[in-house]
Amino acid sequence: MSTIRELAQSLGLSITTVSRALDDYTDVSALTRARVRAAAEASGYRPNAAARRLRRGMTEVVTMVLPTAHGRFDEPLYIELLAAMGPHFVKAGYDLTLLAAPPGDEEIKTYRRIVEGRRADGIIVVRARRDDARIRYLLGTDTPFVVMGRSDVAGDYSLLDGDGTKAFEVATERLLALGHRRIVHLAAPSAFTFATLRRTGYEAAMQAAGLQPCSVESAAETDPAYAVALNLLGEANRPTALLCATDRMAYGVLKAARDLGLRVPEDLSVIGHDNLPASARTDPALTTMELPPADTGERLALMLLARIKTPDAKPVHDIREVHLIERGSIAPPMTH
Amino acid sequence: MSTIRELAQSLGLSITTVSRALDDYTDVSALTRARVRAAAEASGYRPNAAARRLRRGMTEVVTMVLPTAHGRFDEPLYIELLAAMGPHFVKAGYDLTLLAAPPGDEEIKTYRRIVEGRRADGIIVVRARRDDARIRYLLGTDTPFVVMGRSDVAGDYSLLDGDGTKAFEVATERLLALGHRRIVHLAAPSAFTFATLRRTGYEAAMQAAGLQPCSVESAAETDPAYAVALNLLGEANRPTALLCATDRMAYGVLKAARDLGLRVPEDLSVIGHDNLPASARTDPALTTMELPPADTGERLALMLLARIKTPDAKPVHDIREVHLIERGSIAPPMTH
DNA sequence: TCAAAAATCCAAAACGTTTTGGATTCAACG
DNA sequence: CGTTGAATCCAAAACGTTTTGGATTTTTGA
Repeated sequence: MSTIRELAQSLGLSITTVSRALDDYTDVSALTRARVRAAAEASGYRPNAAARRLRRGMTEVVTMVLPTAHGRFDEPLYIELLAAMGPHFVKAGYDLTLLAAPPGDEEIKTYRRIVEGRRADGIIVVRARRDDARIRYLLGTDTPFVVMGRSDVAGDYSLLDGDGTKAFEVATERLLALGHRRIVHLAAPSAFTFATLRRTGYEAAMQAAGLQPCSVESAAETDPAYAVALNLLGEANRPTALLCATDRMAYGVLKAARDLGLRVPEDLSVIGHDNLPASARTDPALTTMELPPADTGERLALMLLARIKTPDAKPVHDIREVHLIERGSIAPPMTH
Repeated sequence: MSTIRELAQSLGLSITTVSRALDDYTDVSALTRARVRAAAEASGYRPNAAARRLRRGMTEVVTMVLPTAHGRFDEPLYIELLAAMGPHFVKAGYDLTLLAAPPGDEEIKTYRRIVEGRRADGIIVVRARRDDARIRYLLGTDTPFVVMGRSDVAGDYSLLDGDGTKAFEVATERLLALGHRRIVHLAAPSAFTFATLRRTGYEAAMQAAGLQPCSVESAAETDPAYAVALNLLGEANRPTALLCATDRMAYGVLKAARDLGLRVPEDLSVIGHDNLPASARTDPALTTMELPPADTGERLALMLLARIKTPDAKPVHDIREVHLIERGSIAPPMTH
């Protein structure tokens, strides 16, 4: 329970001087600064966070709201992001608070609580949606924020996203290079921005190769993708490669292939996107794509800190390269 | 930017009365209370968190420190725990801050920062270790905390853990009921408390069945387990079932079986523990055990809130039932 | 009707910082 | 020597709440 007052008293100085010494003002002699520093260190003095926040009018807190659907929250990406962002926020003197809110009306209430209650100096919005009420709301306030993912909401804000278009172009080219011609894209619903972007990349690569693109839409989950894949792979002229918008969809495809007696990768090549932990354990291990979480988290943290520090600086759009992770689920097509 | 002063002025009341009205003191008439309530609602007034924390001497914050090793942080459990704890802390008016610290010297510094800087009213310690410096440190302070997992550190503190002994007893009995006799336990290093507990359960069940238990120790990772399993399964009188201390070890076993041409579950039954997301995707899907994260998170949150509210109440030890999740990796042994 | 008790309100202090706006000392300069 | 400027320091205000310790009014009880 040491306060700056006690520290000042023990040094025979005023609390003003102690405060300024600890804050590197030019206003205090090198000697006193050193004395104060040493005493602070020795006594383990740390400024009371609440007091400094009150006085400074800032919270030294940033918040991330997890969009938790009901039930299990199977989104390991976020914990990795958090782990990666952590050290950068600590270094900058910020605490990272975490809130969980299911998408819907409650969600905006959570954001209002943060903004109106001035509980954070900045917010990280993850899993952006096309028409994103959170972003619209935040644009109307003066709270700095950064967005992960892309949205149709217009306005000046910083965002970070993987270059899904480029990634799916590259993945398609990889399949083409292996000799595939009948490559079908299992697309996520176009309500998601990422779905359209990925689809665009796939179709561009196909057209560049003089081939007719074929995208089939499915809900972005394992079971719906399973059902769709069952149909697709049952056809006479079935595709030799299925490029899936997400890993979860790819799991459905793997299951459908197994159920139809098709071998992966000999009879069918499969690619996903996200690099979920489970993707390394499927049989065969899934070739997939990912935005490296460590880099992403770091970048996101620095972007938010920049927004907070200089709110008038122009927001940045950082579209980052997505890495292709080759595993056992792709191979040249068997000629037949 | 509305303060209690402005609110009071607009009502023609003192800030004292407004504050007390909002806080349900008996001290203010029902009429004024209602008036104040309505005005607060209408103007969107929220007390400044820093000011109230300073005055009240509490932070209204709880902290969880992620023990992130370097590299990818593949521990989806924690995000589920966080998601489950979130609503309970929000309801109680607490913010949950998250810190990441790699185990080692830095780790304790992170805890000191929280405790000495009075940055949290309570701490959640996860993944307890046998000789846990964090617990020893916290016991020397008056910061309330709860521990997930078990430790050898003596002292009065609340903890929550799965009943690994019981779980492994049940799992062993399940294998016995299927007809297995040569059941080997692939144990984690006894440096981990959970390893010893699980082993105890296995051995008890074997002995109760009149069988000689056989535990083989391995590092709790996929690759070491793979190497050990390769040996075990190469023997003439190889086990028909392998009960693994963790899912990750079970992955190694699955790989070893595949490499040796053994079919799972026909030639070998495999059970893991943790129910990692990947375990539902292995081929065959892994039978495993888990402490349901939603319940666990809720319980952990309530335990910590109780510690904070009544620090003198006796700490509780909550050893919870672990659920067996049967999937495709176990079956009756083939007689040969 | 008067005193005591209850009900309702409020001014001012306090929480621990940072910052404002000087005050003091000392060396440098003319 | 007096003045200026730099170098150090500090008292007091301020941040927005909650709480202390009454003050005032109204009701109750005799």
